[in-house]
Amino acid sequence: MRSGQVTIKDIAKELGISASTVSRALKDHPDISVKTKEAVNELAKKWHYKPNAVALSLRHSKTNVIGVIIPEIVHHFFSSVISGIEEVAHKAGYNVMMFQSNESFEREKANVQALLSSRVDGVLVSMSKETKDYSHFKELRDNGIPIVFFDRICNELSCDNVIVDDFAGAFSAVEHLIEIGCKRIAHLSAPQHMLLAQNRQKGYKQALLKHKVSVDEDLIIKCDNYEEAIEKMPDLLSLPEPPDAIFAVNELTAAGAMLAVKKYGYRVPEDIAVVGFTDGLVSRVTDPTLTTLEQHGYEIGLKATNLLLERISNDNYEPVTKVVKTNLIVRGSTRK
Amino acid sequence: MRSGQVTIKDIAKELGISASTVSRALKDHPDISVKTKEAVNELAKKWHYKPNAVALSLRHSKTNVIGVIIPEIVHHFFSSVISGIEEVAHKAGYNVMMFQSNESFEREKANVQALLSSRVDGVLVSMSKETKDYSHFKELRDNGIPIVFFDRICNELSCDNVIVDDFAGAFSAVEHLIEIGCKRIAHLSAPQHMLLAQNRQKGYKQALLKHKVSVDEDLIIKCDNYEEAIEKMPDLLSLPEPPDAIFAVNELTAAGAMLAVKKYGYRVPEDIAVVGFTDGLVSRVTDPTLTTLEQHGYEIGLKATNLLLERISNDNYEPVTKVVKTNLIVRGSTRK
DNA sequence: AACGTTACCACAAACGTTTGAAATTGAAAT
DNA sequence: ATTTCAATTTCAAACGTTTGTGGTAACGTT
Repeated sequence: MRSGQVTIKDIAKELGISASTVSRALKDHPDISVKTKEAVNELAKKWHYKPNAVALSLRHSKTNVIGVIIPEIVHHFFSSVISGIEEVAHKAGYNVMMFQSNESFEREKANVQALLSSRVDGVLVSMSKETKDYSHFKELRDNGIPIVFFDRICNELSCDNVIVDDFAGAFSAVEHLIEIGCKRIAHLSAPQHMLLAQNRQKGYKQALLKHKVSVDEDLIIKCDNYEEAIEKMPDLLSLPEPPDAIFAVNELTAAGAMLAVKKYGYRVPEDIAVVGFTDGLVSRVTDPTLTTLEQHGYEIGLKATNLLLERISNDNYEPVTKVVKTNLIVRGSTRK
Repeated sequence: MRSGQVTIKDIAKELGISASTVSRALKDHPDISVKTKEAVNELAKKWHYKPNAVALSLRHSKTNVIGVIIPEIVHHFFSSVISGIEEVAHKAGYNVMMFQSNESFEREKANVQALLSSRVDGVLVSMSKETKDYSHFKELRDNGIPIVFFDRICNELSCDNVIVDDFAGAFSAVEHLIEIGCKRIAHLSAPQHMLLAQNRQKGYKQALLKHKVSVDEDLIIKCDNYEEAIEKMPDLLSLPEPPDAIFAVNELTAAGAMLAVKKYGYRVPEDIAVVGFTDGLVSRVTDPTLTTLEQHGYEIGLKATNLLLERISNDNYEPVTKVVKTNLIVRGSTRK
């Protein structure tokens, strides 16, 4: 019995023909006689021959693998994106290699090294929160490996990008809060070196400006996860003039904030209204349910992967940035 | 300039030595002179040489890649598992190739074919709900590719498994409900061809039996997701003797059931108590918060991957089944 | 009988790396 | 001057596949 999986050589030896003939027979090449083809195909089927992707990769200098680096897969947004990526990739015959940075710069660099070694055909990246140096991504590009950034993008590298319209989303969320009568709207924000966070904050401020609500810097704090929200909300609530609304940079932060608000004896939305960014399951099961900006993770995954596949097959066009529109889903937390 | 990434050949040519010398120099082989080693290492560093993993895989018949097939990555449980898998795999120098079955048998089969072609060193699987035929997994094994099942395991194939203690978990959940005074406990269950569903149902029945509560088959319905819960709960609630507690096979189903219960005018937990299986974010943000059985996804990922790596390096021991204990987290939905 | 076609197939090189074996050095020992 | 030996290096094959080129047999055409 053979060891390992069946190869073309095994088939060739069994039939007393050359490997190249087997190869061509399997590809229905016109040079090969019908009789030989039949014999080859029959045996290939009988022995469950599967082409060795590794050998093919080496031969063609193409792995048909795309790499994905995301901060943390356990977030609903990122797992939705992966789902979209997987969908498009497999339909196009690509496999997906998954890496988490866990929000660590060092780990992100290590991931890139692994991708370089693996000779992936392209890479999809959402950067870690720590990342401020982009040389590892530059190295990928210098080696001819295309990158598409999504959500947490990098605008110093002229790559393709897929993002949600952070500015417009934030703007519409805050405008919505103003329209239902809120005057002192707090913003729980992510670190400002992240483009995404900048744009959301800009949208927030712009909406205030448009409606002639003054910007109070005390109402803008860095706070971008559940635990931090629970921890920091008391400070906000014990201000001389506490906020009457909260716009959080993501869903879990919003949920945490809402919890803290309720614990403090305020009612949501009557006393304090809450809006979050990001779509997930959480918004639908909180009490009250949470008004959020849908972030369309799955769609982002689809678009990013399509962009990458195009870029892999043809690299002579200018970088593209695709913007996916967010839409505000009004739920209980802002329905007064 | 060279096209593509730097190879050993490029270095050899530049230094006027042979490829084999370069290879040995990079590995600090004693046959190679210090002078040569220095020259090679210097140039390798300067040119950012990265070993070509594809060539290595072909040479060694080992890819250092493990495949993962899960039903749907967007579920918190599965993404936690992946996170654990990724952790162990990358520490051990393995890369992770990700596949979703989307609960489709056909897709699962296609995934297995892709894994066979990719010559992965091992596979981690949680089966789709549709899967009742295991020949595709058998084919993997026949080709010497070890499989470790987790959560949705397959007991017809004598592979390594990692599961939570579904029986004991369900038992303790139902016992908890009985202890707080519930008499008519409904069970929202998954399809019974799944071992996991069988064991949870057995635990449910056993707990009733122990406490001399009679089993009413009308209170056991197939219902294992959010939408289905919303849809089917009214039937349960309009029974002549409606339930006073619900034990759901997973978290989202429990959340959906709770929503339906509240909509029907019952109070949770006073009129109807609710317990769910699976740990996730959802349980912490519902109102009331949800009593659940922690499922330790991350830990399952760690254990399953460790098992797989052992199995890859040494295949001469009997299949192992590791059981991860669940623990009941009592929250508002059962705190009368 | 000589030639040209056609149909079919095998050979060999290549992708990048490793590795056993053989070859080449130079120096020391006889 | 020849041999011996160790140190260092090259050669060649292999992993599984593809693919350009070349070869051979059988046939028909002049």
